[in-house]
Amino acid sequence: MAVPSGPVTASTDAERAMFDFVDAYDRAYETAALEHGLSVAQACVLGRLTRQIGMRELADELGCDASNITQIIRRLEVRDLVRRLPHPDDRRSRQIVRTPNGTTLYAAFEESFEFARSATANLSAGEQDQLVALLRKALNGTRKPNG
Amino acid sequence: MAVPSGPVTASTDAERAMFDFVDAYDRAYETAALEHGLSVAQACVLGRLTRQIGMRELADELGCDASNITQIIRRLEVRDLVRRLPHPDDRRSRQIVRTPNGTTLYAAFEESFEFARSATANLSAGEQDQLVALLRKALNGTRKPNG
DNA sequence: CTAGATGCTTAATCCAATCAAGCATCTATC
DNA sequence: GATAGATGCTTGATTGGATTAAGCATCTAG
Repeated sequence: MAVPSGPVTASTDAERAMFDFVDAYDRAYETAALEHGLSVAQACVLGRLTRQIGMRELADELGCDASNITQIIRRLEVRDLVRRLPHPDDRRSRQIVRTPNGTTLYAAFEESFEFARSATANLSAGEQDQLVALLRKALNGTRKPNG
Repeated sequence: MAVPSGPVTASTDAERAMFDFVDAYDRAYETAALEHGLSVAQACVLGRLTRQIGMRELADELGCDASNITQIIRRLEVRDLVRRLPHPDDRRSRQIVRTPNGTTLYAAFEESFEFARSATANLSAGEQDQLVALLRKALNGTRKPNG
């Protein structure tokens, strides 16, 4: 299990609650991924493939190097979860798509990752709206490392 | 940069807001760690060392294998950020402590990791209380992978 | 036609995580 | 006491993620 990313000594209740929530979210995600033989990175990449997309584009969206994507996609391809199609117009480029296997597996993963669903279900409609507003307001003005 | 752990296609506003928040939090943490030459795991471990603590205890708290801690601590020790003291009563055991260097560096890291502080500062006292209550309520009943 | 940009891959390196073994030490029991 | 098993930690091996530098093929602007 990955190590939790957050301070242990939060100075306020709010910081503590944020950390606890983030930690629970991350752990739930990792657990769900492992249940389906996926790493966190693999699950995340698989989840992005709702449409054909190039390697470069994928790397930009995920904020990491293209060579990183290369190896993640290779591992997914070996398991027949994705396929790399030639780009119709640009022979340098590949279009990545999920295979039916990949789509099925990802659906199963999402079913396992019930964290956000459960968390949402614990709140009334009004509370959900409140939470959304508060989270967005809290985010406002925080530094965004990569766009 | 690590890949974001979360679904891209969130089915509700609330899920989307949760993911955005978690993603921003994780990225801010990683960025702050990198600014001080620390990995996420290293920053996290360093943050736990507010008291003397054994390797076993550390591994349990972080929910990972003891051998994982061994190597993380070794890298921190090489940089004189932590020290491994013999346990007074049990010669198998080590007590890990931060060196003054480690304490200084971690303080600087925490200063850089302003995400939770800024996010909190964006909210009034009343809103903070609301957020804490909502986050805790949302967490209630979600599966807890490791206690 | 060519210089440079672009899309991707490969190889090398570092770190994190996990597993299986192993050593030293401790503890409970005989 | 002796010893069997538990405990604390380390080591080595393996897997995977992330980054960097280098390289190839292709595209595009001039």
